[in-house]
Amino acid sequence: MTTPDTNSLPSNYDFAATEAEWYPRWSERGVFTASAARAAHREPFVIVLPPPNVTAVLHMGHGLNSTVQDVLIRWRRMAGDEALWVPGTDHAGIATQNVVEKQLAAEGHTRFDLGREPFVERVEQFVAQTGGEILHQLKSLGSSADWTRTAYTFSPGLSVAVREAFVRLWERGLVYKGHRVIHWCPRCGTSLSDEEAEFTETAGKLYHIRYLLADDASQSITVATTRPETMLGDVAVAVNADDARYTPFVGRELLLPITAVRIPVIADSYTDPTFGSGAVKITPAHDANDFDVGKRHALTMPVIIDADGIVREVELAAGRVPPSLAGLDRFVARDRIVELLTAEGALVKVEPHQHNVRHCYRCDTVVEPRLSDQWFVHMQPLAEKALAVLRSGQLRILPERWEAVYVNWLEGIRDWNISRQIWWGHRIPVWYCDACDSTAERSTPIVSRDPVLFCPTCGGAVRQDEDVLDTWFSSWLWPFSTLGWPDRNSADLKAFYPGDVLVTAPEILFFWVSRMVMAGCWFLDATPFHTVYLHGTVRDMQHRKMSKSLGNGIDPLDVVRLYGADALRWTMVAGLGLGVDVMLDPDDLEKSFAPGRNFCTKLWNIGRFLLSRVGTEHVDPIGVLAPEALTAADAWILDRLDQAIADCDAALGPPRPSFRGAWTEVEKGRGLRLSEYAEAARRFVWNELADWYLESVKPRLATEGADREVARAVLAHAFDGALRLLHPMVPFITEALWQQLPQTPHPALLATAAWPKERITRVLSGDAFEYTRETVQAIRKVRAEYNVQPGTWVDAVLVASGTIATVLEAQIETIGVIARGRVTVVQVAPAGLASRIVLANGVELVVPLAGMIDVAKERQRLDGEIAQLDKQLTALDGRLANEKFTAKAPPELVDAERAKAEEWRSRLAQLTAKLKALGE
RNA sequence: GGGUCGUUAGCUCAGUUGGUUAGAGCGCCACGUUGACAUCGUGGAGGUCACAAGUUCGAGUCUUGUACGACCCA
Repeated sequence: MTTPDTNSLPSNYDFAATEAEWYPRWSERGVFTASAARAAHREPFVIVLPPPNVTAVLHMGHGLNSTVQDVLIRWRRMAGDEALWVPGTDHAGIATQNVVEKQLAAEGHTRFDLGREPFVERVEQFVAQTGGEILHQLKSLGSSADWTRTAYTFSPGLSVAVREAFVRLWERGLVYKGHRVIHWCPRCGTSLSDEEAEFTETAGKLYHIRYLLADDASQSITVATTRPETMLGDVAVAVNADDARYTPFVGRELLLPITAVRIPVIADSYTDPTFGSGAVKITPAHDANDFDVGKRHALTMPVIIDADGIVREVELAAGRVPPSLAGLDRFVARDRIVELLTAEGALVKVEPHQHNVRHCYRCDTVVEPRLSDQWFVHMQPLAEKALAVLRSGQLRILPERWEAVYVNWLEGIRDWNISRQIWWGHRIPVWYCDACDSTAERSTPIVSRDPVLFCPTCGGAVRQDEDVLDTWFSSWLWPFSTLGWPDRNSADLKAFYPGDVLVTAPEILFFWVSRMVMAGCWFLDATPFHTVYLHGTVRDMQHRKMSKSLGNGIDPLDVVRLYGADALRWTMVAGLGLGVDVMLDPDDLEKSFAPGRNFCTKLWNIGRFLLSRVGTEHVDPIGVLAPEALTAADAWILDRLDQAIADCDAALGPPRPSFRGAWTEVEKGRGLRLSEYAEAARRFVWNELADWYLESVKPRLATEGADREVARAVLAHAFDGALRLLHPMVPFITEALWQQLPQTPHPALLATAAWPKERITRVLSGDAFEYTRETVQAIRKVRAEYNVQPGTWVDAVLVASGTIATVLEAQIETIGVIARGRVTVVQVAPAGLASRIVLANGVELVVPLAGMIDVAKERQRLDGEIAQLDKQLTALDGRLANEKFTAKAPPELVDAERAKAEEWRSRLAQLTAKLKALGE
């Protein structure tokens, strides 16, 4: 009967052993390695991994991010694309430098003790030893990235790309050196871009300070500021020219408190008369807006806070910082100045003030606006291209609402400060010749792709710019620098650029995503991907972002150890609505990850059943089965498989724009519904294949003969389809099970097996099986109501005639096996006490249950059903009686509603008759 | 201050152009170890779709407003 269980699976799924077995096998067989040559005759499908920082440790955000990418890559790989997932790391300038500086601090040193060269060597050592560990951790999640192409933003190759990009932008006049107020982190000792200086809502104070008129101490102007220490650098007070309160003051002079420095009152439209006192102190060296005012009025720009955040006379500030304040930290100086102002009677009032203060995104220090020389990229021409590809549909962003954010940012784009005053990073490819610069009028920097050793003009010594580039200046080239750019002949670049999908979190839409689009459009004239998929953030149950400092994180490696990689992936994908945050409870891993583990267990048990009952001998391919040999259940499950394939395809795809590389309006919002994909696949394998088909097929498998072969074939085929559909999501367990299938010749690995396709023609409808399902459910309901023990078989009589009777007749054995009943089909309902249920198709189910029937219970059930149906029918009749409805609603709908009303009416009559019979 | 999004079952969320009796997972209740599966099975309870008005024959779905919450930007 059953096949000897020579190949039977262990009763418990050993995920650890399976993961350890299959990842290396895939890897050794080169499954993950894409080929530029093959891409010539297959569609390439390319994703670049958002490179984690070299110093990063894997957290749930990476788990979510890489799972999404791996699902897409594995899906497309099976679908026949040349799938390439490029992994790598980011050297992360400031972040990495901070880590090493902390190490040095623990040893009692600063980077300045070491000096630049040794410090950089030290960081390199550190990166070589512990860097990139995160990539190995990604492997334990099953990530099928092409490790042969692992990249690093600071590798020699990518450094070439960085210099090339800088020089090209310089040649087009888009890179320039500017003297202006930028965001400065006094702790990191470097400038930051606008995006790197993050706003934090802060409870601060608003200080109102009185400035007396220089020639008439009886008159004054009061200004308000959140940073009173900056008054030392004030060079003017600005009022609006139309503000009658102040027009008499314009042109006169005020005395700064404490220092008695004389400053003018000026008129400038920047001042809003309705805000505060309508008069604004102007500190051009320490506020970006004030800087603009200062430039307009050609004011001096005294610098009174140095690079370390210490108050002192740095530049053009002679006589502005009293000795008692010099050398103080800016916040200490603030308190001291408030004391001095109070003593002088210049402090009018202090109010609590809620405002946003910029903080360094790497160390959270309050950012100091500071006047300095920096390198900038003029972004506007690049932004135009990035806007154009979105508008033309060559690029889409999902969820679509982010497109507005993207557009808004690009339309108001500001120049990008790309120079950093740190040591870890790409040195700016600019050299200076001090001799020429000092003698000639020429002060043009020497910008070069290659190192400059001598001054091209005088042949003398040159020195390289001390600054390094913003780490994002290398990241923004990632989609093509990793493929060999600027080498136009690179096979990878030709084969795999532009790529397809970028998967990341919305936080770095500006930092990275939009800049990659700009770089791709600018340097290669094509958007680097056609789809940006912005997934949500992993949060805890209080909706707080998971973070090290809050201690609310979950280590994905713990989850892999306890539940398996597939369980983790399942949880990530199944809960992943488009762009929706993922809530996980760090204190209850069981709650979050048990569903994934349970799903794997279920799958495993289906596999065990299959192997023990279907055996390992050859099964027929589904195509050779004669249509008439198929049972209703066979036809049904094959239908369901087709539907599952269609649902999965619709949830995931289309993989790329189907027409000329641009999304149509219809297509644009489609696809990447990972949770829908998961649900469609789960429903098929669990609710359809396991719950119904498997149960129905048991007796057929137990009896030798032609029908057993049909059942074996259909079962094997359906399970094969299920495994293929599930593989991108839960690759390990599906591969392990698939290897055991007694299937017709197949490729050696599920990872490279073909993604399933719907049958072209449906030979037989599976609808008849719905009768079985409904009947079984009705019998089960009766059994549950009367508490019939599972081992007890009940009599079940189906009252039907005509074709329905014939259809039911063919399925009585199946119904009986699943519902544990002796089923018969008759024309006339048997008399006597019984539980009677009217099925949707009008068939009456009679379960006699001799001696057990409770009349009250039966009446109660019928009463309930009648009441419910009556209510619905009344509502429906009301709708049909409404002439406006019948006149205006689509005729098909009206017809359908009429038919439904008839059906309900007849059912109601049947139920009422049953109730009456009970009462007599 | 400007903008975007959300509010559907106890919890986390689906619900695609308005049209059956609004769904899933988890949780809950009852019964159960039947030769794949108790990490499971079977049956069940549970929702005035935040609130108010409007458009419509018809609104969870469209419009406006209100409340609460979240995020982004300045």
